[in-house]
Amino acid sequence: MVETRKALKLLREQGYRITTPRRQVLGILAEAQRPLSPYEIQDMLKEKGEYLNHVTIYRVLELLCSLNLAHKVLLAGGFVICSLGESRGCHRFVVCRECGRLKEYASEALCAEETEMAEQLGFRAEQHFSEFSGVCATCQK
Amino acid sequence: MVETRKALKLLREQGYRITTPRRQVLGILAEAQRPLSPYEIQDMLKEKGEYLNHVTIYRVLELLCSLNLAHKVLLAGGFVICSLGESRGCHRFVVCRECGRLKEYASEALCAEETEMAEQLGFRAEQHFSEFSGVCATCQK
DNA sequence: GTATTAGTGCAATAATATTGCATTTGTACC
DNA sequence: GGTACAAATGCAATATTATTGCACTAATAC
Ligand SMILES: [Mn+2]
Ligand SMILES: [Mn+2]
Ligand SMILES: [Zn+2]
Ligand SMILES: [Zn+2]
Repeated sequence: MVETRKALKLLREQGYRITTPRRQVLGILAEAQRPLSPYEIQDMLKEKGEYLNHVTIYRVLELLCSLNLAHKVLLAGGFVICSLGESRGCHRFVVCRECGRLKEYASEALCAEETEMAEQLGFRAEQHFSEFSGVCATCQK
Repeated sequence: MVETRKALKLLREQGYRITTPRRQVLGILAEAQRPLSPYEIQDMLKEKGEYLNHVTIYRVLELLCSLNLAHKVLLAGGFVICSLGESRGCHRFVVCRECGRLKEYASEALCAEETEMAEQLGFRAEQHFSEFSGVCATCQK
């Protein structure tokens, strides 16, 4: 996981301010380690007695995603913190179709394969995001 | 593309009725060949002087997706008709981040790679859906 | 501490999605 | 072709999610 601390550092470097809402959202995502919707994030903050307007949450998430500090995971319908510090252009997820649990990983091999495929289809691949679904260890029982 | 005719046949075989709304939605998706949201589908029908309640559209799409006759393409935020007749468990998309254009394809190699990856992460892969983004031929200019 | 302006909250509105129930329509059977 | 039955649709109400403009707040630089 890109720890919260490093994420904040990166924000600074990019010229963004370190604000309470940004800390809070990053904190929640880091704890959760599963996809959360904007309103779920709001609810989890409420449980701690903290409050954020949903508009703010949307805007924070938009920023985090633009910097690849978080991702919108579409199969699971929510946002997760990026768990790969390094791999700039490659962010992949397996999502359990039962429980929604997910894992992020990166793969050179897949990138190569996809890039080739893309070319055949007339596309130039840039960022590799992929998601696919399966059944996690727990749910296989 | 799974032509509309074949899709309807499959519906019958599965015990579903061939209804006007189902024909209409399939027709629109087949023409469009790009992701359409439920409300976009409704709008396109209106232009033909046809009307469908949005609830019906949601329900039709749900059915089509459950049978893999259509897919929800998440990066592009809409539904497309499946353009691969055969490949049951493998449906992949490249989506242009500029214009939203997309192509569906299948790949044995990617499936193998992902299945292996999944196992390492404790998942059992079943259906392979993946999406990744790039820039299409047109938008590269 | 003060000035500057990025960032937040609020209120209003828009867009999208879901549910229960009455009505219609597709299909099987005659 | 007509009829019976269940599946599918439409409607109305409601819930949820997302977006916008603007006034106010607070993070940073000095
Ligand atoms: Mn990542
Ligand atoms: Mn397909
Ligand atoms: Zn699971
Ligand atoms: Zn394009």
